[in-house]
Amino acid sequence: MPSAYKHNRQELIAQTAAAIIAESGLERVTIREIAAQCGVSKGVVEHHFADKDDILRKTLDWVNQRFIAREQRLTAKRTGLEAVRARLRCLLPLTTESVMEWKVRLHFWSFAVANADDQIGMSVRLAGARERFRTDVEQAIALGEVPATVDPLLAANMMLHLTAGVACNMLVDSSYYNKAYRTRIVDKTIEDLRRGFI
Amino acid sequence: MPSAYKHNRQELIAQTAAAIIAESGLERVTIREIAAQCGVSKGVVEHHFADKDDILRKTLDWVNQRFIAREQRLTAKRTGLEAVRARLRCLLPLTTESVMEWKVRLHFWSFAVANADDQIGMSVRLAGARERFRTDVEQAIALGEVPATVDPLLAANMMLHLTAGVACNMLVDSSYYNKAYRTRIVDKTIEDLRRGFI
Amino acid sequence: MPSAYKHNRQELIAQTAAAIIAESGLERVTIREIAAQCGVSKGVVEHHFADKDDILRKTLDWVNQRFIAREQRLTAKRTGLEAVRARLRCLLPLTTESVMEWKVRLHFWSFAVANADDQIGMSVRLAGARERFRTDVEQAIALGEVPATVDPLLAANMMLHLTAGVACNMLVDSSYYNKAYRTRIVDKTIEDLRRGFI
Amino acid sequence: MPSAYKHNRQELIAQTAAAIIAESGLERVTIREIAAQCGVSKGVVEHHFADKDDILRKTLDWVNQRFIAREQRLTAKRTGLEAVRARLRCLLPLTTESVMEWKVRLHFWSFAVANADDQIGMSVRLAGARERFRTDVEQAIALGEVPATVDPLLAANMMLHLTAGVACNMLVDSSYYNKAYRTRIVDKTIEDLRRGFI
DNA sequence: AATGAATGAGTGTTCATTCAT
DNA sequence: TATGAATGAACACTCATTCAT
Repeated sequence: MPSAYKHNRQELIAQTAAAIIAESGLERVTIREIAAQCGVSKGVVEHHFADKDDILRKTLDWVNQRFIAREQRLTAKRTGLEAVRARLRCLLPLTTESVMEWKVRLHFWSFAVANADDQIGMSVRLAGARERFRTDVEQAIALGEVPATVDPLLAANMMLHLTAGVACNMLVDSSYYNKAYRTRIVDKTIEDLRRGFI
Repeated sequence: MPSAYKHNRQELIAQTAAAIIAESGLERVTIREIAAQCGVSKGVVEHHFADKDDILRKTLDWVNQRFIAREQRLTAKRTGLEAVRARLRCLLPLTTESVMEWKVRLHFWSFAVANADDQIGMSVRLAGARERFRTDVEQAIALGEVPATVDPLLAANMMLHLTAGVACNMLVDSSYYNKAYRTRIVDKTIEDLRRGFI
Repeated sequence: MPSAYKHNRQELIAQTAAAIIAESGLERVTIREIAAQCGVSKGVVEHHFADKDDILRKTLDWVNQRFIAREQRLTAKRTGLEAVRARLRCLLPLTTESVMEWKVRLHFWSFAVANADDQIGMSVRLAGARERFRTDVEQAIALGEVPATVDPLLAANMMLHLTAGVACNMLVDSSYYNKAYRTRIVDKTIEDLRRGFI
Repeated sequence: MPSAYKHNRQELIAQTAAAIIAESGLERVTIREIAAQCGVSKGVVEHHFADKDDILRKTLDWVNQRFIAREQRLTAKRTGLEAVRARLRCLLPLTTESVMEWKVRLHFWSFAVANADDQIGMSVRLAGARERFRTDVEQAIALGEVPATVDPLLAANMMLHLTAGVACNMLVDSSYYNKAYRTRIVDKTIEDLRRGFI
């Protein structure tokens, strides 16, 4: 089935590109390197993508779609505070996969800063995450898990700041902000929400 | 006086490089471009720096030293919560200068992720900021401004996460996380500290 | 009928290639572009032609055969000066089709200069046109339309020079050497012949 | 003297490029080839020219300026029909140098056809040549060398057509339109002018 | 100290061509 | 017969770096 074949090829290339971007950054990833690590020739990569920008865009899409799929899977059967907890556990860099995602995200943020028009849709993705957190918090308030004094939108934004900040700090000093630290952050945040501290 | 002259030259070049890096990123800054914007020849830039890495390293140093000088100036006569407030106001991207610094910082974080050995001393800088926040909070507790139940180190880390997170989010969507929003974050954080919410 | 089908396919491709060559030149025409404008896949084009050189050669043939067919049709019932006039009107770039032909011709002349062995048979085509003009002039002399002092071969060559020169100049400045100008050239040439000026 | 040095370098490169273009065409000339034939590295060529288009443009300029200098030198002390003769002898491909020029000219005409905006100023050059011929003919009429019935502008255009046509035809079949033939064309044209045949 | 000429490695990109399905 | 995936050579171009003046 050619379309599936093509799809698989594109996905394989995007996956490989994501790994290289995570470790080497957006500027150092080359089509030659992607092709080599995929075990194919340089032309194959260009055959399946319009140009390098297309590779980068689709790689970012692939990373984010994989993240969103995981987030949906992990929060599907949860509501209120448990959904917040699951979402935080999914978003905070607690697994190798999530760390990789945050590296990619950081590289693309850096890219977005240097290309101010945000062609890669970063702000839309951020807004999506914000809305999902907000819905969780509203539910938690409705369920009586969180005091009604908490502003769901503010709480959602604080969690966006927290996760981004923890991830960035951890990428700078991963031994200090180790996995135990990051796990504790989840519990603290849930507890803060429960006590209306946010 | 040649050494002062040379020093001024170096600083001028670093300043120019910082501006270019902030807007275009680490990879797109070229020696040619720096020289052109400084109004000097390409050779002059190379004469004052060992190589391009040296330019980048010293540019980062220049940006951070300027930040630290400003932070010291603004917190010099303050103690406790007022020092925390001043430090937050200095660190959060509230001015054009601070926004530029955060852009540079983000580019270098991205660089540090791709060069895991942290030759540019990012973790040391982060530890410094953490210690300064911690000292402030300890003082605030001693002054009775903040409840003794607050853990100064945890509070310091939370402020690092918050400032990094707000800065990153703001660089992605500067109209949503506008200046009013960022200013409110300072007040909220001080209030949270006062109530022992952190 | 497969052979007719194939023949039509080849002709369609040659026609498309001619249009692209006229507008973009020999080097910029690509198999991909030809295939896309024909609405077929890249492989189809390569299936009907040995390689790109084969496409170019057969495209030139197609253009010239179409020209010769038109020339024969327009001169079939004419003799002497009237045949010369019809031939000139057919050869000079007076119609869109003829302008396209001259563009193609110019591109192939340029190609022939860079490939001195003249594999594409340019000199043979030129000799053919020369002979047809010469025969016309001989007839015109025999009919008494043109003074016997005129050298038919020289006259034929002068008309080759004139048509090539007008076409080249017109392709460089089509607003100066506009259609009215080109039409006048026909009348002037016929009149010159009649007066024995060539 | 650096500017003279640089000028010489540019001129050397343009001269080399002209030779390659004459023999191989505009599309087949590469920066690598130019550098190799100049005995310098690839970067040198790019150091002295903005990009490949700049090389081509300046090469065309160099060829035309050399032609115009030669034309001025050869017609400087002549007036009327003698000036026309000198100009024709200079323009028609009678020497190796002139043949090279016509090859380059043909390649650039082909290029201009495929880039219809005439950025390379072909029409301006053509107009210049036309004016120079016209002035000569007007002078010849004033001197009584040419009948007043001759239209100087038409005569000038006819000579442009003739030289372009002879050059193009000669480039297609240089053995038929050999040097003796081309020389005879000069005499015939002068004689035609004298008799008022143009 | 300052200039800019020279070098060459590395990049994205285009494309004819081959070949498996 | 037709498709398009795969290949690799060739290209213009960018750039840090070296070096002669």
